[in-house]
Amino acid sequence: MNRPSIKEVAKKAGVSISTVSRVLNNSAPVSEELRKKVEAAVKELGYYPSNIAKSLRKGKTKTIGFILPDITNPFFADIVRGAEDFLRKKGYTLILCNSDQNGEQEIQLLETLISKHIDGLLFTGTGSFNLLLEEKIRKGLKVVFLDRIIQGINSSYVIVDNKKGMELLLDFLIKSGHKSFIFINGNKETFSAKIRYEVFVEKMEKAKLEYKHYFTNFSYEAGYNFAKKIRKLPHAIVCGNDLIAYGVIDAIEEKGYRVPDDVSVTGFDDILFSKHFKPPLTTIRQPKYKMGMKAAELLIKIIEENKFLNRGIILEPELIIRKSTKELKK
Amino acid sequence: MNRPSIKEVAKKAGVSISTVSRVLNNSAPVSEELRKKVEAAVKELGYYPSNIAKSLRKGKTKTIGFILPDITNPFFADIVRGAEDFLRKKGYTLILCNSDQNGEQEIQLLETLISKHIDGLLFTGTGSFNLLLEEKIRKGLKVVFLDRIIQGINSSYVIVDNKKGMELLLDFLIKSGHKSFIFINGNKETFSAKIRYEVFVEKMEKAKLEYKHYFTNFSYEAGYNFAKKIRKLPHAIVCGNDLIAYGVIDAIEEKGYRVPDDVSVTGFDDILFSKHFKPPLTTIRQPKYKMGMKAAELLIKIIEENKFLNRGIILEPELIIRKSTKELKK
DNA sequence: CTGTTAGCGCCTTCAA
DNA sequence: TTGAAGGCGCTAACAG
Repeated sequence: MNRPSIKEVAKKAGVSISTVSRVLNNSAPVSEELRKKVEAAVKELGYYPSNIAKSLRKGKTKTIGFILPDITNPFFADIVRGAEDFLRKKGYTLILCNSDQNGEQEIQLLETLISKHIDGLLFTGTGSFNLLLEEKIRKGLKVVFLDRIIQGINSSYVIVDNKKGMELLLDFLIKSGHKSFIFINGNKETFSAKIRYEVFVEKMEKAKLEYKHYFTNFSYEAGYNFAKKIRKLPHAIVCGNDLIAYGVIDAIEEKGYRVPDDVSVTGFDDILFSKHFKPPLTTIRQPKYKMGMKAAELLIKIIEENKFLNRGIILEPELIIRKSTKELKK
Repeated sequence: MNRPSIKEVAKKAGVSISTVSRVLNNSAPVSEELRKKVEAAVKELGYYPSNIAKSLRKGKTKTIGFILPDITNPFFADIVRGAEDFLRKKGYTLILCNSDQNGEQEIQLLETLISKHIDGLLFTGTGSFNLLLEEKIRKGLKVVFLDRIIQGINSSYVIVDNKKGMELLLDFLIKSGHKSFIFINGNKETFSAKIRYEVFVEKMEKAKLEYKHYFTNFSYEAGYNFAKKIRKLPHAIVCGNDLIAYGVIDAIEEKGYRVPDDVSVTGFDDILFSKHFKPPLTTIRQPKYKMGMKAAELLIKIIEENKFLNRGIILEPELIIRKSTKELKK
């Protein structure tokens, strides 16, 4: 595209380029007369300053990278939206990168983003340690981890209190009389899956309940396939996320059982559709939009105040009771 | 972040910066000896070339902007994914912008993107005419319209054959014996809503069927609220998209009717969840991922071959028959 | 095969 | 209040 440069504006206005720069950025006083001339020239030429020249000069791009597993997953879409809304307000722009939870991909994307001179990074990665990322953080790359923390890397993060979420859920289930459980969890390596697993086992042991636990992955298919193979139904099937729960419910109903009459099923996340699912899903709501927003806010703070505040923000989950669970007789 | 520049690499390797540039880009022969030195220096310093300096120099940023209504809508998430996958393979990067279908917002975003020197733009806007966009296109901005065309602007586009989709759907419904229809359509201004409306009326008139048509908007709530007010059920309720259909079905079932026994309901789009909805939704599948991919492909072609090929790609929709419609006795 | 240099568009001293 | 000039990091002539 044919773009006029500051030079052309200056020429048309009959002033120096510094004067143009000054009126554009209001960075120093300019006489009313010249200001008017410049403004006219800008308008006439349809001039837009080149952020990329500006970036080169200033060493800041006003651009944030976001590496996440998959934007197609409604859970992440909400988070991205929260981040983008905040960033835009602050004059930043978002570069989106899908990693498919692939560690090598993540590294490549990171390299690209660094080459693009991002001012900061929002990162929802695989849980596994990332050498390059760690090195870049040491060298001053500003990062906020989102939803997942990487062990061994010291940085800021925004997560939801998974422990509390799981406790809320299990307490509710236990209180309403469920005594045997199967937990169909998501990816083993995942930060949240691990925590949920721990809480689950702890609760079960403590209440001396019958339980089984399995790692699968966070998808409808995983839930469906797994549930197809269940022979004896427990009182409750706890799922690693809502998608798994959908799969489980469909599989169970295909086998001729009914939810929640024959078995209670719960999700985790509360994505958009869960309230429309049949039966509407009892689940733990994660404040997704807020998570994205808070992470962006924290990142910008770190960038603009140039502090190395390693802060963790832990958001509160919420128990959403709908129709996929029932009250059991004691 | 503290980044080494090409100068520092040159110094450490004991060569000139042009030599460094040459080995980095393989742009001219360099002796094995110097090459090795350079590579060692690059590695040692953890050097990444600055794409932004490169961009300034070359006048290309390898960056594509994408303005769309809302990433939170699964329909668009799939499209974005298709675009991003293709762009990444080609070495491009995607800047995502949510416009919420707001015309002024669109203009602002466009200005930002232009300032960021995007090489091209993917655009899914409101249907309404956009003066700034039109001017920029005239000045050489490369744009591919996606899913929606703006009347009066001459440019490339990728859309789905809405006319055909609607025909497929109505032919199926008519053939299976439905004789009275209500069409709960989406936003009036929208390109696809308009076309679907036209086809609908035409088909109805031609087959001399009883029908009503309403514009609402493309949301669950719109479908739900509207359906709540329906007094007399037709044979079929045709919806502007899947979300509307979900709302309609829920509202109708709350009123004590059954889908499809008392009324057939159809969607449009076939988003992720529609096959899991209960009843699974009969709908028209739009090849969303492919749409994003094709649009990106076309855009890159336009950019790299620097041709002004104004090409329209029209993708084929597909009728997906599931359980929300039934065969009526003639 | 290698090094020197101009300049992409902008901001920011510095001097006037 | 204004203008001239250097330089951000890089590539692409140009010269050797």
